[in-house]
Amino acid sequence: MTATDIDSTAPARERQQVYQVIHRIPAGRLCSYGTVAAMAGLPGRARWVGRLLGQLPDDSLLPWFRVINSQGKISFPEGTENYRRQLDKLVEEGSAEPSGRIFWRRCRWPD
DNA sequence: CTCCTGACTCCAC
DNA sequence: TGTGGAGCCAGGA
Repeated sequence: MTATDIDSTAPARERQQVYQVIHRIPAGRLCSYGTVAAMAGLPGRARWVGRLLGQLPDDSLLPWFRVINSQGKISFPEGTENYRRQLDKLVEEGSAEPSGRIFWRRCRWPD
């Protein structure tokens, strides 16, 4: 293992930590980017988590849609494809209404 | 409730 | 090597 290898393996480990946390979010519950980052042992790196989720494959089994911003809103511009996909999922689980209203306070995780 | 600001990190040019 | 934008956050008006 050379010094340059460390640079590529360390972030990979941090990614797994983040995936692990998101995988732990129960159905019908919600979590913020900042909280996910903190629980993964990466405080202050909420934006990095957001960037990470943006790179997830379309067929990922990870419940990425249960992650929203700290204001209880979907971070995509309203009307975009991603916004729709995420909202539909949340509606399916009963944590949001088709109108776009999200039950952030009620579904927040962990309590 | 909404809009604005300052602070912080990561990545693509 | 420097700079600016991004799926953020907290606080205040």
